[in-house]
Amino acid sequence: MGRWESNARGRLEQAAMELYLGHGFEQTTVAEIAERAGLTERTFFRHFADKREVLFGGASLLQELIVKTVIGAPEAATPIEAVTGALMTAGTVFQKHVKERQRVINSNVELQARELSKLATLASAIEGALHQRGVVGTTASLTAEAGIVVFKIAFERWLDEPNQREWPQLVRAALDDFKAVIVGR
Amino acid sequence: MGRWESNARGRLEQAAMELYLGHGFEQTTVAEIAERAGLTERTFFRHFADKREVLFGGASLLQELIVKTVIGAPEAATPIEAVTGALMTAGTVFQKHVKERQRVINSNVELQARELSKLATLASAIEGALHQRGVVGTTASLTAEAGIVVFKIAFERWLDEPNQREWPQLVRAALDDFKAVIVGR
DNA sequence: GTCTATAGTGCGATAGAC
DNA sequence: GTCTATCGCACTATAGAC
Repeated sequence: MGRWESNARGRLEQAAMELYLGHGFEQTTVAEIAERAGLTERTFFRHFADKREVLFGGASLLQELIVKTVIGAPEAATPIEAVTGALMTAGTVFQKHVKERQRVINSNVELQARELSKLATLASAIEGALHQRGVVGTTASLTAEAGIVVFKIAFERWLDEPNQREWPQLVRAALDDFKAVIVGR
Repeated sequence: MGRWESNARGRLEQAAMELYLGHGFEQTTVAEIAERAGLTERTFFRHFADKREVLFGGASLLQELIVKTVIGAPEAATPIEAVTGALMTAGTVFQKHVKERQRVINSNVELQARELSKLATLASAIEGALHQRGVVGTTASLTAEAGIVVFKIAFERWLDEPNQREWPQLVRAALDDFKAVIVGR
């Protein structure tokens, strides 16, 4: 454990969120975050590569779950079915403060870029999972890209119209709409 | 015009590319770029918001062309046809050093994030162009997202297998493959 | 065009867990 | 003793303010 109190990482995340929401992301300095968490700047950078990364701690959890579910999907499932099925399970790991987090991200282009970067990583991970299912050629990467778009659409709608539709239904609807659009309407 | 030589922006772009390719993006400082271009750091930042932005100068040109072509597409064209049609014309504005540029971008995650960010901006612009065509509801944004994926796939293949297929054919093939995948193989 | 704040790094010292 | 988390300090580069 740490030198004094435990869960330094959690405290840093908490402090950062509060300050980002209060003064805005750009106006918040790492020194402020560290101070509020009762730590030093140097310690902040031990836990997070940069100021932006604090907001993306849950991404790997989400990714792991999706990858596992893709791999474990029924053998009969087509690639796109396996992926969208996995996306439907992802709703279970959404955190409490998703909405506040998204407000912060949407306020800053660098953060938006980081978010897209994380989604690109997720796409690669899904592609790998599909390879493990025996999907060959470019089908894996194409399906993964399609999955990311479906996720983005469903997530956007989930934020806009909360609790009106359940997450799995939103994923299903996003896929259907996307299908309609790409076939040419 | 500058005080001595002209085309400061162009010289900065040139110098940056050479250094990014030589020492790597991260190892190159803005001071070095400015010096090589015979200018000061301050001048660099008057032309480019940051070190990354030098690599994305052509993006707005590409975007303008695509938007115009989407708006000017035949009335009978479906949204996805209008967009992919516009993407096909985009091949005409690809620069000489696309490949080197892409090598630099692929070597650095921040640059990759910036690239994704630019594509997201392009998606918004395409969405706006579709609205001008009278496309309503979520169809515009869904079609724009689909268009971006098609562009990404086609571009990736264009880099991998240069001159084997023409750009418009690559766009067409990417759309067809994408269609096949999303319908369920 | 200069001056300054902040992000982010490198390295050595120290405090505690085991 | 080893190992790891934290700190402190000095440093560079970026970016923005003046």
